[in-house]
Amino acid sequence: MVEDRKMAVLRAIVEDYVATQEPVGSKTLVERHQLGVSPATVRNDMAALEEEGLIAQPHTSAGRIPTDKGYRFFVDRLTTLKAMSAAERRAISGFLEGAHDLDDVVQRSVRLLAQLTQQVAIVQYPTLSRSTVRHVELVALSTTRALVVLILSTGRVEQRVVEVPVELTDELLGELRLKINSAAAGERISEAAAALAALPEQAAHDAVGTYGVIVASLVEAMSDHRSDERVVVGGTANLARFGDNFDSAIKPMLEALEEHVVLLKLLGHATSSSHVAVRIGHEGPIDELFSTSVVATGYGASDDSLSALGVVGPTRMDYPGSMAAVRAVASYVSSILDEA
Amino acid sequence: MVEDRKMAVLRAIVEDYVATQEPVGSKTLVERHQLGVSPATVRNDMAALEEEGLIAQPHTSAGRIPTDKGYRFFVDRLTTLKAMSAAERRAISGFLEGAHDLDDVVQRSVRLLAQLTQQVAIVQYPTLSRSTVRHVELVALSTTRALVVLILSTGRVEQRVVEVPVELTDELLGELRLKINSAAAGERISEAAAALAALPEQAAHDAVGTYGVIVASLVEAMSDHRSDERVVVGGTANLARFGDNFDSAIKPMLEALEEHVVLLKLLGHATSSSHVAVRIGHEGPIDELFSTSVVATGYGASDDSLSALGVVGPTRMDYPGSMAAVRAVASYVSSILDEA
DNA sequence: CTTGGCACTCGTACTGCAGGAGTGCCAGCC
DNA sequence: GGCTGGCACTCCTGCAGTACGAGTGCCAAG
Repeated sequence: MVEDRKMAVLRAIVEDYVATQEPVGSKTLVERHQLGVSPATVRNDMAALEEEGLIAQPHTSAGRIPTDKGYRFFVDRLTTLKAMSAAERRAISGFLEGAHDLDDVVQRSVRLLAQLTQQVAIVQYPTLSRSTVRHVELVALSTTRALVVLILSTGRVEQRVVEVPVELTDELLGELRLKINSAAAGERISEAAAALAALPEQAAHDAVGTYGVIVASLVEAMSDHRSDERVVVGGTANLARFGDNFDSAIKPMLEALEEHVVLLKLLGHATSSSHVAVRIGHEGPIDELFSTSVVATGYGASDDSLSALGVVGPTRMDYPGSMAAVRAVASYVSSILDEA
Repeated sequence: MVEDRKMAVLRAIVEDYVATQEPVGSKTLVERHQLGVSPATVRNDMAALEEEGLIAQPHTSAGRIPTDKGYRFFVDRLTTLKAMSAAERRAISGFLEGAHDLDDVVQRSVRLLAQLTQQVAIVQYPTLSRSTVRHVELVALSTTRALVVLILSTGRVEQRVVEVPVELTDELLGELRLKINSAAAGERISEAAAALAALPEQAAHDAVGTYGVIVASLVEAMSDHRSDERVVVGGTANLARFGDNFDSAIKPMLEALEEHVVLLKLLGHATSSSHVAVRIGHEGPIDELFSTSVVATGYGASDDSLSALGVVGPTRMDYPGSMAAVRAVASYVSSILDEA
């Protein structure tokens, strides 16, 4: 009983503090929530909660605010996430289905996520490493330059311009295209790269140099994990919600948003697309962002092609709402990628 | 003489204020610059400058700060831009030449510009409208789906997946590819779109439906000016330099940075690649950004394929330095695009 | 036209004080 | 044993008053 009420008090404190952004005292607490007990009782519970390190008071004569540990308790005790309303669901799927492009899907996802949560949204591009080669196209730009286009199953396109050592003819290009595609199409990029690397030797008699440079650029494009590391950010204007502590919260956040590598670290290695991970304050990998929480999850066409997306906000944020939004967007994006 | 000294005073005020970010008084002014006159004389000049609306004082007993009009005078009177040092030039070209991709060029440009100026950099993607069609590629994904790839002279690649009404064969695709390329390759996209739209009728006898949907998607991709409107932003962390007026300066800026359309408006229609345009405070198109200046210029492979790039910062910014950096980056990017 | 002097303004920083929110603790009650 | 009302205590916030100093404008003299 007592433990139950203490948890109710913690929960009430979190909710009030998130809503008002001000330390909450015992009196206002009993007024706003139907706890059925007097302020004095709540005070006792508060003292106990403070003892356990779940809440703290900024100064002696102020109300309490949750600590990181308090938020953690709160989040862990969440059983049911706020469900999205039917209208919200329709809006989400409608908005995402309008996309006709991988870039577009990603762009719309960030925007959507930022709008739903009123926070900064981060979406990692679908990972490349597990995807397969759909087609390789070669186009002559001039007599000695060729455009190499690599089309992947995820819809991603990589392109390179290469300088070739011999004159390009249509036959030569056609032959190369055929050989390369029969070796690479349908393979995972890692295997495709290996298969291609083996090719030049087989065809050592004719335009070795040409083969060589084209294959080299393809292999390079395939192993180039820049695309894995691409991350899109949206809703930075919502940083305004961080409050007025510019130097301690907003500035480090802006710096982090500049560095894609840092963002990827923030999102963390997505473990599964069914689980929404929450990192509160110091739990995160970046010390400067000690007053920042991350709500993230994996997404992807199939379970083994995982990327991550999520939102970043002040520790004082609406966890249930954010978690629900992140989960919903992830599942819709996954299904859309599945279709494509 | 007197006019000359007044201008020297204005200039000194601008430079000091930009450097210190504090209203500058007559005494400190004569100390820091060799004006050869007494503070009292400077005060007289200041009174005159204030009369002309070039400087103002925040409160009665404070020093002076330049007004927008004052900055305008200062900028207009700049004859020689701060030249880039040899080392800087090498760094710029070295950094940009490492790029192997249109995306990469743009990315690197923003980063570079942000770093050079310590401000927020904005780069518009090379415009599509003036570019020509280099090649159109068709790839069968399944028996009834095709990938349409449009490759433009700027190196930009647009792709669409289309559902076709008949079974795709290699011959059919080959035929279509040939026809489409002979009609479109080398043309400007506007003309290519027109030429393609005329095609289906000529070939009314065979797979009309297929022709139709493919051409439709191409025309759509060509007229889709999203790519024109793509803008990349970098150096948002430098917003910290805006000072502490979060609500009045940083928040509206963050909001503007979210909206690409707004950013394009900010950059303005680039008129020429040789001229660096400066918009100071209220001169800009967005009222909320009244304390923000824009330094922008056009760039592009040839003079008729202009895009824009620039930096955005507080009105109190280092105009000579920013202008020099913007000009330098624009010229290097132009030359790199020319090569490609 | 320049300069030194002087009175004046006004923002900033500091101090002291009243008010109030919130707490902790204790004694009594169910 | 747990809940409640009461009460003393802490300490933050806001406000008024004051001293200080930077900077100005103006004037009279060089």
